[in-house]
Amino acid sequence: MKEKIVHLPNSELELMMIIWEAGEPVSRVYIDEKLEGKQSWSATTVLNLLSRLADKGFVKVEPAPQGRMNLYSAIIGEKEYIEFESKSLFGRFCSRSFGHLVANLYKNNNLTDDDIEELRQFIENKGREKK
Amino acid sequence: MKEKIVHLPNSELELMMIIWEAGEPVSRVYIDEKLEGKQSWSATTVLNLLSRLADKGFVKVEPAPQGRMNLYSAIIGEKEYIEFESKSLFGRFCSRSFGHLVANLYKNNNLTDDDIEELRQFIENKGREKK
DNA sequence: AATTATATTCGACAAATGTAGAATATAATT
DNA sequence: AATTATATTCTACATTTGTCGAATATAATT
Repeated sequence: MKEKIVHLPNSELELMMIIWEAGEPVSRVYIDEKLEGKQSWSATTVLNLLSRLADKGFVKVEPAPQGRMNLYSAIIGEKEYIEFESKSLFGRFCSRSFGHLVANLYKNNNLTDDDIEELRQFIENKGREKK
Repeated sequence: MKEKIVHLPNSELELMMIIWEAGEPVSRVYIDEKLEGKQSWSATTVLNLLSRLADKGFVKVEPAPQGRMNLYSAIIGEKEYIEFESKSLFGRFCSRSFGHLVANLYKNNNLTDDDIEELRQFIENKGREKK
């Protein structure tokens, strides 16, 4: 039975973002490194969050080929998750405040030139498709 | 002392969206109406969420001129809140998945033509300002 | 084969969130 | 002035979230 996607609390989303970005199975240590400067969680905390993510069907856990550690990889993709979230309250909020949101993301330098370019293209198509 | 903006849980954000949209002091009944079809909370639940929002400094509570009910209005604006959130994990998530996000919001018809137009303008300026 | 290290799992717990019934206060009505 | 109706506040409680220390298991090392 296919996993039903559920909303993730912040802590878990933070880990998923790292795992999605990695694009390949990663270890807990790898995650710890990526977390540096953002969160200072104990190893146990990270492991527990990972475990909750596994329960929710977001990540696959498998023992690393050597050593005694596990590797974690995404089962539910970022795209699927955004799709799900964009239909939720989160989506309504983003839409309602879309202008502000984009302006702020830009101001904070969160958007890359590629993002902007992608957006430009999207808008162009949008205009064209309009009859 | 100015209120420190904090992250709002979904339930409270849902109410704030209604209050922001109203743009003027509204009653609990008004909120109940706007909630129809989305949430079926008891009057008490809504009142309690409102109360938590007041504690967090998001809404002002004042007795209505007549009758025995209160009116609730926003103290912290939508813009301020988005600004705050865009710097948080939420912002990083939106950025990371910006393309997908926009595409999905559009697909779900969450974005109005005005939003798109606003976006177009933003992008144009963006281009111009780039040296 | 023992011993040691250490990654992972368990069990816990406080705080936050979702939700509502009971109690209270007070505007309306008699 | 009593009585009634009902909006709001209190109290409560089950879940979920944020965080770990202790216990466990097992790869490494002796």
